[in-house]
Amino acid sequence: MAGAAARVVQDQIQDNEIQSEHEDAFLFEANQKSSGRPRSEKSRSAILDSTNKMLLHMSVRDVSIEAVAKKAGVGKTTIYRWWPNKVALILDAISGPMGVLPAPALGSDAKDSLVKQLERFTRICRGRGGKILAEIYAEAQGNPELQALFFEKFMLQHEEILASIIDGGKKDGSFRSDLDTVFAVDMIYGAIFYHLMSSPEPLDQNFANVVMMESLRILK
Amino acid sequence: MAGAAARVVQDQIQDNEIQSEHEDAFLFEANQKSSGRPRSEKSRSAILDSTNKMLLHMSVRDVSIEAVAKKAGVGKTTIYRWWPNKVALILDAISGPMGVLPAPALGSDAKDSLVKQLERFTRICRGRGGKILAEIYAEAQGNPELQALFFEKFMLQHEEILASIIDGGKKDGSFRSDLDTVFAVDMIYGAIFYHLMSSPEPLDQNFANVVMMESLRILK
Amino acid sequence: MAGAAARVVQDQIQDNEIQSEHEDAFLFEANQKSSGRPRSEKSRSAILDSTNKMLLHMSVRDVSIEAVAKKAGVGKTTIYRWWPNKVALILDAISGPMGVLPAPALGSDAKDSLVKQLERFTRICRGRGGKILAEIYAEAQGNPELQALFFEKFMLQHEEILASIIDGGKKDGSFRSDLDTVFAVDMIYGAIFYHLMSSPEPLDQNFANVVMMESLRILK
Amino acid sequence: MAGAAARVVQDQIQDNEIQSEHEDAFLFEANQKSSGRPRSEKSRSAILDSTNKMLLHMSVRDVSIEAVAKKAGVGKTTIYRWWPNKVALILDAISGPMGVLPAPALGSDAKDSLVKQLERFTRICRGRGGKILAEIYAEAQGNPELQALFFEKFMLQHEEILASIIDGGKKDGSFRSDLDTVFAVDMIYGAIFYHLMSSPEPLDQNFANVVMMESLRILK
DNA sequence: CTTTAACCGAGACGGTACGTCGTGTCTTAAC
DNA sequence: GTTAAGACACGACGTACCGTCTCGGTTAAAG
Repeated sequence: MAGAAARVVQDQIQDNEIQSEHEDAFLFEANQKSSGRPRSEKSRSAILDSTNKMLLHMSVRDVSIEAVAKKAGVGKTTIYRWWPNKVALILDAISGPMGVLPAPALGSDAKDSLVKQLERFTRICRGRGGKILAEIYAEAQGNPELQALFFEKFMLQHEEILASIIDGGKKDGSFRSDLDTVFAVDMIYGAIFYHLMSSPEPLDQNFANVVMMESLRILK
Repeated sequence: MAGAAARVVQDQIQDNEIQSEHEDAFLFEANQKSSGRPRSEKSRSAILDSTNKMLLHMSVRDVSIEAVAKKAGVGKTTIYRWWPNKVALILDAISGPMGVLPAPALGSDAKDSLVKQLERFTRICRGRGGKILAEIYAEAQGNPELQALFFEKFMLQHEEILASIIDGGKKDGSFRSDLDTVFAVDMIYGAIFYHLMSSPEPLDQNFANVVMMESLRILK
Repeated sequence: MAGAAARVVQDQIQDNEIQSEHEDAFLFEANQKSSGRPRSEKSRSAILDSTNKMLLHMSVRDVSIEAVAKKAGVGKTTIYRWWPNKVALILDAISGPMGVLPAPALGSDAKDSLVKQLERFTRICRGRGGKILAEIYAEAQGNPELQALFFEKFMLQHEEILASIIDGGKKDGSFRSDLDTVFAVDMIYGAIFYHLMSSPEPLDQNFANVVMMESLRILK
Repeated sequence: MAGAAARVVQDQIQDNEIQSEHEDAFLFEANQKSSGRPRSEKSRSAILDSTNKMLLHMSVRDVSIEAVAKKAGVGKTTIYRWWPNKVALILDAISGPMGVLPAPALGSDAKDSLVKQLERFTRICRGRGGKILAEIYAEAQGNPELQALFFEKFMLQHEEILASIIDGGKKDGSFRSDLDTVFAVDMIYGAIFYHLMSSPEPLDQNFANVVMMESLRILK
């Protein structure tokens, strides 16, 4: 993946800095053996819930750490202790609602798998979800660490799935083999983000259909 | 253009509001017989120059109206009088440096025209330019007016050129005719922006080559 | 006190609003067991000191919250957190230097007490002090809340003392009893303020003597 | 007059600076023999009228030159050409409405004359008029030129009248002769201004009566 | 009957300060 | 050691007026 390639170094730094400094939601359960007062699960989920609720009503821009803290009935310190910044917090917050759809089982039919994955991705992007994604993506601009965080936490899985589907299809003859897989992935997700970021309207079913149809077409 | 379609209403409002309220750089020369002290060309260009210089050294995020005013030796009011917000200012500021490359004469050869336009676009996006573009694009997220402004001032021309090249090619048999032109445009520019926004690295020649090669491939 | 009478309602509102919303200098020490980071005594005194120093060199008009903040090495927010406006800040700031003279013990001799109080008051008004007082008083014009604040924080004590001295003198025969005490107070302090506000010159010893002599004369 | 004494030097400077630099309303008619376009009476009265109207609805503080210009349909320059600042403008503006009451003919009876003059002065100060006066007086604080201007344009006449009445009364035995005339004037007008500046309420008839009664009493 | 000079409206200009917001850090006491 | 509370220094926001300036256009007396 063209975008991913340039981020490899960044990612590793990220791994050692942010992930280990702050035990994020994913690692929360495994957190053990420390002395002192244990982390409050109540606060953690209040923070995440409040963040999600605010995202439904306002842009990522307008969600402030300050407001989240107040709404969650939590000290600002508690947020900063566990998340290094707003982007990280929001990524964690939406990873619940956004992650509900499991990755599709990759069947033997490449075309079918492609449609399933694009269906899954566009479903995530439908409604407020897609706007939030685009807004976080935007929020990360101008800050390499945040770019990497967004990619790693959200896009990495989708890029990997799509790439392996395309590669699979190329091998079994379902797809033309002269296309650059990495660029094809950039084109498909790129088209979706470009669309998302260019209009205030949410992504609709019609566009989702176009994405699937045309993606199949360019892959042959 | 998929993105453009959703913005049509927005654009028209934009046309009547921002463009006529504020005589921007483009209209500056056409400034007519109004009474009162005429706008200071010196201030105008000092503001635009300062903005451009600052963009070379820092992210769009970090460019503040206040700092531009100070650097340009100008009152903040003077900036707010002519530009409604930071995005509008920066779009005007870069439209000079970014607009230097003239639209390519559309020859009879669709493939050649496509390459020329993509060469032109990727040249603009090379170096700091592409990052600035992505950062402005990002800055506009969550604000429909700014999205529309960015599109109208910058992307509209490029979308139109590319679409007409593709349509031409479809007609004369250079390109396959089963592809949706609008979505093809979204894919190509989308891939570039997705790449630009995913990595802190500037767009390089190698990627530019991939864009041109693969775009040709999917169109035929 | 004629002036005071009209302000009674105002004052009570004041008592419940400003004094309890903002624990001012006077109440600072009594500050109790609240949670959260305690107020910084260092910042508080830096603000007050800076304000006082600036008042020595410039008019109340020219003292800006912004400049005080900068000089005190303090955020503007910190000032606005504790003082609702410039007048309140300056009143607190000068209440230190201005309040140094203790109220005179009210002896049995009314004439002597009167002289002592007027000596105390005119001493406060000598030099820059009187000008500052007049300037604050002026600054409060057109804003009932500020008028009340000035009265309550500064004039109230002086009016009460003078009134009780005059009343005492009327009872024991030192002073004529046909004069309206309230108006007499207005006349004496009024003459001083009128003098102070009518000329750029500070109040001098000569005028102070006239005040004492003539006040005694009109009272008997 | 104690206040006046300290201002003598100031006044003379004033006479040569402001009065000759700017031909004010009073001198307007006498303005002759210059070539060029004559001053527009229409603009002049529009400015004065607008100022007066604004003073009825808002404090002197809140009346801005900018707003007066807009309301009067006049360029800011035109105001600044004829009045050096807001205080000068407002003094001119109110000198019409405020000056309507002619100075009382000084009869042979000092007590009667005193009452007449105080009646005249308190009538001027009744309602919004007194507040405006106090506010202008306040506005002039911290600026010697403006203090002098206020005194000269407004208080001078009243001080002179009152002083000559008191002096007359002292000579013919109507008033005690041991009082300092100048300080007595300061006391009487001072009490009125002190009252005016201490409360948001306008001066009422009751206070006006107290002023007259008690003034007579202290003069014997 | 044309200069010429002062006026006029409009409105842009460089500034200063306003009062508010959000950032990320810090400092307590309570648990 | 973590928590809620909340104060802190900082920096930028967008607004309001200030007093000055520069236009294109009157308007009348002087030449």
